[in-house]
Amino acid sequence: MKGGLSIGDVAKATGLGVHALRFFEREQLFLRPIPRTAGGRRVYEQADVEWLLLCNRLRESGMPIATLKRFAKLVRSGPGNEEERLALLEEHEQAVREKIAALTASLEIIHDKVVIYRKHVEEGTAAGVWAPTPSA
Amino acid sequence: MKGGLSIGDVAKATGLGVHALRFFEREQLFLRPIPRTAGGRRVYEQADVEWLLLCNRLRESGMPIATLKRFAKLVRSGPGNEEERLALLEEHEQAVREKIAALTASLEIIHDKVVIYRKHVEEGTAAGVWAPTPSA
DNA sequence: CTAGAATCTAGAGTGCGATCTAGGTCAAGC
DNA sequence: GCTTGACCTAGATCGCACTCTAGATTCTAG
Repeated sequence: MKGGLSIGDVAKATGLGVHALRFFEREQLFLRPIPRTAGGRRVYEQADVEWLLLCNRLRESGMPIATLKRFAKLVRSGPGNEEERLALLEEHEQAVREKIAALTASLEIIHDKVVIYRKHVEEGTAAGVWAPTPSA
Repeated sequence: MKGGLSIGDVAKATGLGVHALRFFEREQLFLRPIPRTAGGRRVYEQADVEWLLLCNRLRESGMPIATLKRFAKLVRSGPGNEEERLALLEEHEQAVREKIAALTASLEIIHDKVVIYRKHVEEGTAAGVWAPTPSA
């Protein structure tokens, strides 16, 4: 493939499967229509890969496809809506901070459990009756 | 309901729906068989609620139902497998730490994007061509 | 006694995000 | 030219974790 990247190249570069890439296209998650060769194959460029890498970050951090779609749509509709894009990203940033906080809180509780179990296992492996919660 | 809690009570106390509680029971996620009234209604106790609250924490922090099931099974099968329970929890703790790290990494990237957008929006609202990535 | 709310079971349906299938078409190497 | 592998479309299927439906039963308040 001369200048561009095949769907397989992009799959390798982004970690997404070819099926996922076609799915993304159907869902309008790209910033532009992906052009085709005479034979009908998709031709991507590096910029598409970079956008997908950002998508990966947004997805990993919990942004649903639907929101990604809204963001892509804003970008596609050209300059002039930067405030909206900013608002969307800020909202997501806040959501991520909250998710980290929730995970950190859960982590503490889980770690406490681990400490208790560790203590229990270390002293007296010949264990007595002991359950995390129900005494029944 | 005399001494125990109804399914509705438990739903209120845990935030889980009654459907979810019946589902949990089918999936063997409880630490004991939940007893019934003469008429067939489930009778829970406080200990069950506390276990469910721990389950919520484990679930929120990304533990799949299947793993929760394994843990519940270990506890149900009585004392003697504390090392296994500990290993399971430690593994999950590690997974949570990694998840937090991944989120933190994504957050940084997203925050950078936000900063760029903010700068762009502040200076010159009459925007020029500007997209997050693809120049095409 | 009766009406209404809560509960019961078994099983179907939902939403998300892919992921795979079937039945082809296209292109590069021998 | 022909094989082989990558690619195409449309649509079916999957996994997870619920969530809801239907139709029956049980408990509670008036």
